[in-house]
Amino acid sequence: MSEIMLQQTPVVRVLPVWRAWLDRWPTPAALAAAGPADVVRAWGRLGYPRRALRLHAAATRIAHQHRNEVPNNHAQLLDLPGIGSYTAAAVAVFAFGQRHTVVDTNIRRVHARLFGAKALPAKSLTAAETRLADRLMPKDTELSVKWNQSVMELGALVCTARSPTCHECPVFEQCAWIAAGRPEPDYVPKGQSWHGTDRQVRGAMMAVLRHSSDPVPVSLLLTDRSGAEQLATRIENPGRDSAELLARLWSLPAPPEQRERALDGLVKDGLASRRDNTASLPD
DNA sequence: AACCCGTGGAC
DNA sequence: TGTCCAAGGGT
Repeated sequence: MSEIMLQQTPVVRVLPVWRAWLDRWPTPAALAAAGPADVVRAWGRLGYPRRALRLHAAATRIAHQHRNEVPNNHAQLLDLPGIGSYTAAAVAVFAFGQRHTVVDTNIRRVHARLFGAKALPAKSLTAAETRLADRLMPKDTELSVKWNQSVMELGALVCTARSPTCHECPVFEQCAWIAAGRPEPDYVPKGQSWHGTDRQVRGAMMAVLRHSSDPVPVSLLLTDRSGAEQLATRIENPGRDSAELLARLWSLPAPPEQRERALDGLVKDGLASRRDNTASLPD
């Protein structure tokens, strides 16, 4: 549960939600018994809400096909929805104490600097990076678990993406990147655009749907600020928060086609259901 | 390989 | 203010 929540979301934001989920759904079967709408609402603003659906789907599979116990087998973990190479290894290693090669963004960055003399790892995970991580890992199982944890922590706390604190790095003396004079990155990372994107529209729509207990007229989701006034009378009991969330959605600089596309995308991803000219969280 | 998918804190 | 980026996965 925590590993899926931690995919691209910082620990400090995951912690309170994770605790609440454990309290509310202590077992895979308990989570499986919940409806996707409740799951998406409980996900709140962790971001990438499709992860909530995948976690729910994984819990369902675990409940029904694995006797309500999280498999301790790497291949079986990898087969679950929302669990890729990193998460499967992380669970096998950190939950079950097994020896597997863990390669996350922190480990990739540490290795890129320490051994590659690069400021940043490759744009996407390469086979060479996995081979290197595998080769560096201690043979002893217990030690390999600590190794994976340690390298990850080093990247998360010291060898950070921006302004690493090299003066407190335990392997400063052996760092190839330091030896090379801390050269700049050889490429410019493609920043995740946000303003004006479908994602921004989807996010605003999801905020409205999460907050609304009743189906939302599609026209309210698809209109913009110019059309909002004539529709305002259709909001029967908007509530203060709903009105604010709708206002935020309407104020986005998104043309009608983009709003349609965003809603269709949500439906396609199973994050929203649409019928009778209304939209709501998935059934 | 390249691209898509949310959200908010730090700088 | 705007940019960066975070314990990735799926297509």
